Formats: sequence, C-alpha cells, structure tokens
Amino acid sequence: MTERSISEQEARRREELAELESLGHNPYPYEFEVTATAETVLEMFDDGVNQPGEDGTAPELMRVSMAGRIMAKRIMGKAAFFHFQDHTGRLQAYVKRDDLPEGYYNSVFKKLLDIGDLVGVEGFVFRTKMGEVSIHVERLELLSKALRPLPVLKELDGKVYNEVSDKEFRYRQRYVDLAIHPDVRDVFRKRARMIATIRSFLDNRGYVEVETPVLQPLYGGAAARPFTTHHNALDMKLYLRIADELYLKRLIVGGFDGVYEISKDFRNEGLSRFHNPEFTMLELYVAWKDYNWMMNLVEEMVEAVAIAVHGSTDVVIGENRISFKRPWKRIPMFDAIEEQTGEQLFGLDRDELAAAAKRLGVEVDKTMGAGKIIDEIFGEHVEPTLIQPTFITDYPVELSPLAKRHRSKPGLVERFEAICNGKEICNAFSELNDPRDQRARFEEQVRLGDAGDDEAMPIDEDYIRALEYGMPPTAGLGVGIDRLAMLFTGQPSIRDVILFPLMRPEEGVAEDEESA
RNA sequence: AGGCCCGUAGCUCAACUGGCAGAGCAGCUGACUCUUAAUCAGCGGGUUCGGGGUUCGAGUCCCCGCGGGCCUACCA
Repeated sequence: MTERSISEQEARRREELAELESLGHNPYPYEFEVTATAETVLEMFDDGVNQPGEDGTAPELMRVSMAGRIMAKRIMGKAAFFHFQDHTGRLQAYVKRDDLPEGYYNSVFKKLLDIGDLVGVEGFVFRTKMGEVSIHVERLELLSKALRPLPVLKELDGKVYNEVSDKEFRYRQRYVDLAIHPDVRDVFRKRARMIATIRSFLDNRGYVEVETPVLQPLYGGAAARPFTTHHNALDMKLYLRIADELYLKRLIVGGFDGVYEISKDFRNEGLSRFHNPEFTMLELYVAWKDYNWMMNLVEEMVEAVAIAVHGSTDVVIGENRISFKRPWKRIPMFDAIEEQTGEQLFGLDRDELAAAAKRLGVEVDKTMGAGKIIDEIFGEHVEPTLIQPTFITDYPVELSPLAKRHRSKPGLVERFEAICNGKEICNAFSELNDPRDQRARFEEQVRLGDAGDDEAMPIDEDYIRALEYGMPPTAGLGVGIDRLAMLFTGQPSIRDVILFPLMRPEEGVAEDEESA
C-alpha cells in the first residue's frame, strides 16, 4: 500500500489529535447526553412567548445539552462564537474563556478544535444583541476529531458561497456533500417521506408487503438485460432481478388479495440522467381489480405523496406548476397521438405506420415492429408535451407481453402509464391471467430473442404453471421510485436522488482489468 | 458505444497570441469578551489528473490514458 500524501491542513489536524491526547483528552469518547436539537431550541424561542435571558428566568426551559459538528468559528479574544450543526439544523454557540475550565478555552478550544469536529455543548439558551437565538456554553467537549478539513460554505443574504460544485466530489464523498449542503439532506428526507407515505397508504388498505428473490434462476417481468452471477455451492448461474412482477403474481395465485414490494431492481444498461443500474421500484398487485380501478388508486396515492412532501396538491417543479389533484386526464394512446400529430394510427398495419413515422420525422428501421413504431412516435411527439399528470391508456399488445388483451379494442392491451412533467411515473395493467395466451406471448418473446432482441423475456414455465392453477383477475402497478423522487424534489438527475450512485472506481485501473 | 465540454492549493475560481502559477474562503501567528460571509496585521500552502511529445520555454499546443458532466445511442 502506498502512503497517501496528506495536505498541510491534514498534517496539522493529526498533530492536534496527538496534542489532545497528551493533554489527557480522549478525541473519540463513547457517548454524550443530548437533550435538545437546534430545531427544538429555535422553535421554543422563536415564538415570542418564551424569551430567554441571561438573568436566569425559566432556567428549566433554557438548560440544554446538544451535540453536532462545528461549521464556523469566530474568535474575539477571550470570547468566541461558533455555529454547530446537528441533524435538524444549525445553532450558534457563545463561549467565554472564564466559563470554561482553566486553560480549556485557550489551549483546547482556540487551538485544537476545528471546523468539522464533532462536539457536545451544555449551557443555557439566550438571544444575542443582534437577535440570534444561541446557546451560552458552560461545558464543551470534543466528541470526535475530524482529520480532514471540511469545505466551508459562507452565506450572506440567503446566497451561498463556495458551495462545492464538483459533482464527482459530491457523489463519491456523499458524506461530505450531505454534511455541508442542507438542501441535499432535504432531498433525501423528502425521498424518505415519499416512500413512507406510499408504504402507509398501501398498508392502510390491507395490502401485504412481501419480499421476493433478488437472486433468480430465471429473470423476467420487464424488457431488459440482466446482471448475472454465480452460486458456488449449487454451481449455478443466477440473475439479479430486473422486476418483481412474476413472483408477486405467484403470490396472488397463492391467495393474497393484495401484495406489494418496494425494492431494488438491477438492469445491465448504460448510465444516464434517468438510469442507474440499480434502482428502486414499487410493484403492487391487487386481486379482483382491473386497470381502471388502478388509475383511481394511483391518483389517490400520488396525491397523498404530494401533500406529504409539499403540503399541497399543487407543486412547482422547475418552471412548471403541476397539480396532482384528482381526477387526472385519461386519454387512449392513439387519441393522444392524434391530438398532437393529426395522425390516426389505430388499425394501421406495419408499413402504414412506418410511413406515418416518416411523415412525422421519426426514424424507423427494419427491426422495429408495429408496436415499437407507435411507441417511438408517442415518445417523441406526445410524452414530452404532457406536463400535468395524465393517464395514457391502451397500448399495443406487442409491447406488453404480460398485460391482458383489451376487452373491446383488438390488438391492444389494458395498460396505462401515468405521465407527468414529460416523463413516465408509473406503468400498470390488467394482468394477463389466461395461461394459454401467456404461453403464446412468451413464445413470441422467444422468437424476438432468436431474432437478436437481447431484451426479450425468456419463457418462465413455472410462472405458466402458476397461472394454470388459476390467478384471479388482477390489477398490477409499477412505480419507479427514483424518478418519482426526481419529480417531487425537482432534481434533474437520478444521481441526485440516489445516495450512492454507481461510479467508476476512483483510483487508477482496476486490479482485475480485462485484457487490453 | 459516439460527439461536445471539463480536471489548477483543503474548497470556489483566475492566469492574454506559449513567457516568474495567483485571488477569496479555509489554515497558521498575533490583536480583539455579543460576533455572524466577524474585523485588523502578518505568514505558509501546488505532482496545474497521469504519461509521452513539440518548444529556448507548456497550466496553456499535439498524442495516449484516467476520471467527471452534458447530449446522442441504449433504456417500456
């Protein structure tokens, strides 16, 4: 192992650490009693009712013990202010030499405690002459010494300066990104609130949260290339799941009326603003229901998320104000295409569709079937125009090998996607439960696979066996949680809603580099 | 996978047609007992992503590589 070269500032912090130890201070103690947070203190005294003062009024209200990270330090001779940050926010602390044990202020606080160090403080709350609620520190304790300097952000009139702009730095060292950027912490809190809302929404309806295999001998449920791995003891090839769908529907066969799973799927694809190889998916299946019913559920659930995350059904996202208030517009895919392009595609054969695509400037190649052409036209001319939440219904059967045929429109399936802000937020259908049709659809997938489509699904005989025992009429739903999080937090990249997005290895060439 | 852009101090960024690598913050020394982008005086800090080339001279130009961003492709 080569020794990492360390900066001047890091070297100094290591010296400080040694100095602290030689003075008898443990730079990494075991615990600290916390009785208040920045948020509770600020709330308590910003209401204008409880006014703190140094005269000792209501001392039982004002005595607090808190812990956090030093974010700024301002020393003025024998007294100093510093800001520290806990999980709820920042609070200012005031330290006087004469309030601390002999020598502590000069030889420890001033010299050996730095921005980035974790400290515990105990004292009373007061308001400074400038009006800022602060804690007057009477006990100060180092809780963990930081050996690396923390980037320092400055703020004036609400504008933040010296924000770390290097995306690579932020993704690789997310702990630093989170520590210094409150807005990044907020994104992930919103994401957590979003998922918690969805979970309780589904739990309250009596649906059962289940866990199905990540490691699968056969993958399916979506059109995507899988990751492969190997199990040593059984000496077998395994796939990381690309979807939960086929296992969850086996559970509907087994007698659960409603099951859902929120979990990671893995797809062996490129990375982009909208794609991370591992991502979080919600899938829900409800027996005795169809896709019309499912649209109502989606409206309710997403409306609940909007209220939970933003406190309102109206949300400003980028330049758009979006209303998630029910009901949302519902429009069949072919009608939506006609509205935008003037082309009525329903009933056209493959050559006629190719001609329409050409008229619309959509590129078509020979491998594309009728369904794919329609999908391309939709994706290019319609999807980006749908800003307010909209249900697009009734898709071509070729694109949906697991969806039930439409009850009245030949060649289509009972499927919908909800589109919002120009992007898909969910995908759902009346589930195909006729084992004969399901077998035929799988066989069509196999033909596509043989023709070179490496995303075609393999045939899953056990799944067909399950259907042969009888699966109720069922409505199914899939929601890309990361993309929903992008929407509700206004983030432009999926990497900004995933704590640790996939990155190339940081240092040099990987050891097990493949042949050059 | 292809195209475009980027990589300079711990962080944010400068450095003209190729001519001594700089500033703010952070850090260090000193002053200051209600400051808040604290202030004031002084000081240190660089493998300019890595390797090669052109040149008297390269952060700058050329080639190769590494890493990142955006777009395209892929991706229901």
